[in-house]
Amino acid sequence: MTVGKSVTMQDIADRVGVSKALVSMIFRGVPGPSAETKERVLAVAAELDYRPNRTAALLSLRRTHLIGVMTDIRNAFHAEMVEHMVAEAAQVGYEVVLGPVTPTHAEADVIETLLDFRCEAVVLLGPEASDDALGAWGARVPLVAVGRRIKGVDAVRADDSRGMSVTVDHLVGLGHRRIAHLTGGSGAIGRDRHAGYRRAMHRHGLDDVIRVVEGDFTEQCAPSAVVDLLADAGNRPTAIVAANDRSAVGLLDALQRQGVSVPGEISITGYDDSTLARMAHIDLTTVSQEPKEQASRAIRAAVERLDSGRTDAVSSVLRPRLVVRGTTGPVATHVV
Amino acid sequence: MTVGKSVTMQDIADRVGVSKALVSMIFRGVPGPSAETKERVLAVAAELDYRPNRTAALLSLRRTHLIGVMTDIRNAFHAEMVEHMVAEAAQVGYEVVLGPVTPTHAEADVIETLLDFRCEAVVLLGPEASDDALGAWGARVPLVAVGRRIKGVDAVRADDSRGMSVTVDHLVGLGHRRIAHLTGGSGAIGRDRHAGYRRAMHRHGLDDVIRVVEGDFTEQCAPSAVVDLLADAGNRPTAIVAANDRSAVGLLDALQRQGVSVPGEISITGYDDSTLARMAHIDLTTVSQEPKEQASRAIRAAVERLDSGRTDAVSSVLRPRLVVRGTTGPVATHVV
DNA sequence: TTGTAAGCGTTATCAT
DNA sequence: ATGATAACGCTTACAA
Repeated sequence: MTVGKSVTMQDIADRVGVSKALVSMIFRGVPGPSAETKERVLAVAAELDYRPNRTAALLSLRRTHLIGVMTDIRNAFHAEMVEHMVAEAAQVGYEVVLGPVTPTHAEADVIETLLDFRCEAVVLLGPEASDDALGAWGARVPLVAVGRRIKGVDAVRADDSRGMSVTVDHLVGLGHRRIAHLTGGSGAIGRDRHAGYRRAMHRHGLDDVIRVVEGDFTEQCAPSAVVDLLADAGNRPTAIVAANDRSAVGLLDALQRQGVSVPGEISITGYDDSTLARMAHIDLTTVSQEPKEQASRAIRAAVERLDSGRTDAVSSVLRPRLVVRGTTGPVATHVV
Repeated sequence: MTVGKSVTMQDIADRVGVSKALVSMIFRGVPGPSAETKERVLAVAAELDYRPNRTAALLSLRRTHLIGVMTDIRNAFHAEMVEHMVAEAAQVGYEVVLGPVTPTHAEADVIETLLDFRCEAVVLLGPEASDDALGAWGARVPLVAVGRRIKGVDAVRADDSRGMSVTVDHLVGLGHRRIAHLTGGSGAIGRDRHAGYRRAMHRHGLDDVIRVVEGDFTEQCAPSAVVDLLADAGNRPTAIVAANDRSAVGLLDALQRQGVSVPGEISITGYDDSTLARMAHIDLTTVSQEPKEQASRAIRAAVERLDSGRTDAVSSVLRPRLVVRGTTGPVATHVV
């Protein structure tokens, strides 16, 4: 199909009997044109179903007011942030173009595509590229990395270590001492959370009851972890801090199968405040990474570079928020 | 920030000492230019970090090869389809532009934006606009509606009624007769699935054991449904067909609390083959809506209109696929 | 094989 | 208040 020739400013101008410059002014709302011509132009435009050609406008403007957002579209947490970014960008006069990372479109491809669309800045959600690669991109275009520790480019993330700390604090406040940790593997995020756990335990003088079992961010790792943790009946943890919601849900299930009550005998916490955690029958105590705030800071960081000429990299580390739900409770008083 | 002047074909042409027309040909890979100039041009382009200005190219071409996809980014099922659409579109020489529906950007706004980007066709994932509104859009631009029954515009969806049928068939094959249905409310989808259940029961001559309890697509509705269904001990269903995975998971949980074993005493099925259903400890028998196939058909429908000049509306109704997992089993032999 | 020049639909400057 | 006219960066006949 040949895409139909669309109505242009010239068409309107001809029809009304004015110049297209005038039509342009009217559509951009600049003062000048008389109320009467304005009215006639608008009328004809409506009649012809005219829609301004953004492509042409941008070509001439050399500005696009586009912010590219690279995201793993399958990631619910990303989705939540994207939603807020769209709103935030609109408020400050920008529009978001999504660049979905998929099995067929790697990170580098996506960034290239975003740049092809003439995005003036790019926001990368959970980028996995190397620090060097990101630095190189950052030299070419205003770049904001979200959810990851990195220097030299703008960064926005939640403080995972601190998130784990407040979780442990919460449990200690409930009287728990034997608090175990189910890890999230050896990636950057898993490591940060693990470190946060250890630091918090240390701060409470609980070094001697630190207990760590290896996990992988999925529910699959939970059953064996539970077997491991419950093995020595006299030395059971009274609480388990999982590295994320998904593995926490796995724990919930495994414990239930073992007939261990939550939070009666063991308290459980997750991380992410995902949809899963909010489900009524799961009702998991977890940590929110403040997706809305991260989204708005990321957009603001990009816009600052674009509109206010900021050139030094800023790093925004958000304080995560503990969301107390039903899987944590006071430690059983009659512990052996 | 003034966006830096970028390097253009003219820059390359000047530097190499040729015309920009030649540079253009080289970048489009059209035959003509000599191998030698090609090489020089490419070298200079690389050196200058030249990137073709798609905006300018499109302006002159009057084709964009862009397909707009409107989606609820929070919907995991949409996300899965989008992923496949991106790949499918790339294969046939198109690119996907995502238009996320959010609280601040309604369906109509999103479609407008997509059109502003000069998308040549739009694919609407789960549109909620009226049939008339969709028809009107369809008259302006090639339009494919996904996941919804509609006439007059291209449509792609899975046959919900049939999906329920195969589910019931599966259960009947396992010896079940008292098969109940937990509905998904009174929307179009919930109604289709409900109808499919009734039809299948009828086909098996099980009209007299049809039993329907009202649900709402969330896990919240499950507990009361379970109370209701188990009330009369002598007349319990041996299987419950839920309208979607989420409410099925609610059933699983409620039954477990009641000490009813699944699938030992009661079999449970969901619908959607969501991530939830695939979780190891849930392992829910469910129905896949074939997201990949829907995605590819939707893109193909759009491209047919664009490239092959098809003008009559086509409707593609996919056969859903039963995914048997661990929550369904043979009916207990010692039923009262 | 290579160059020239006329668009494409805007915006913006400078006249009128 | 309105109109010419020159960009913007590319594609594409048509010419050389």
